[in-house]
Amino acid sequence: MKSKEVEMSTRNYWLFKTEPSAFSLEDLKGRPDATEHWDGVRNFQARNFMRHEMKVGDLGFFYHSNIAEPAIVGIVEVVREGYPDFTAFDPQGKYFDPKSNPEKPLWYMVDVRFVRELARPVTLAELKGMAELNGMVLLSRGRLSVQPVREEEWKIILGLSGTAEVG
DNA sequence: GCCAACGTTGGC
DNA sequence: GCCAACGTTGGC
Repeated sequence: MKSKEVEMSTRNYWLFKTEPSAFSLEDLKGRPDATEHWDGVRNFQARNFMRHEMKVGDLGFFYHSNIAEPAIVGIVEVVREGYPDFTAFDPQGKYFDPKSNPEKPLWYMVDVRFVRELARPVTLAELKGMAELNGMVLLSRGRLSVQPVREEEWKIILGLSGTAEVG
């Protein structure tokens, strides 16, 4: 049995990718409670992270993709653990998937809340330029839209951005 | 806008 | 179960 201290010190770090034209950090800030469900993920590996591995209190980088300067721009916190992505159930919705239904959901999501903007964005080009970061999933598995970040990577990037530690 | 990488689908 | 075709992602 793990001690309480060990459990409490355990926190995982993640990276959530989004095209700002579809959903940006500003959009997240504007949501009620600055919270939104991370719906529409239709990749099994990304789903599995959200379904089984993310815990309330985990932190994630908020990454803007598919723009001139892709970059990490903010920090979010997981505030609700994996639950069925109901956007898969709506035949009219763009995330509809007939293979998923409320009785047997195929896709899952978490809720994330805005924590803060980075003091300055850290661009993909910068990340690529740092030898200590060349193990990042972002660099080797560029298309994975929800992915783990190692604690060392988390700290290096926060340092780079001039942003204070969270929590 | 192009195209490489890669995940998914479907024929066999 | 293989693999070609296809669609999507995302950097450039």
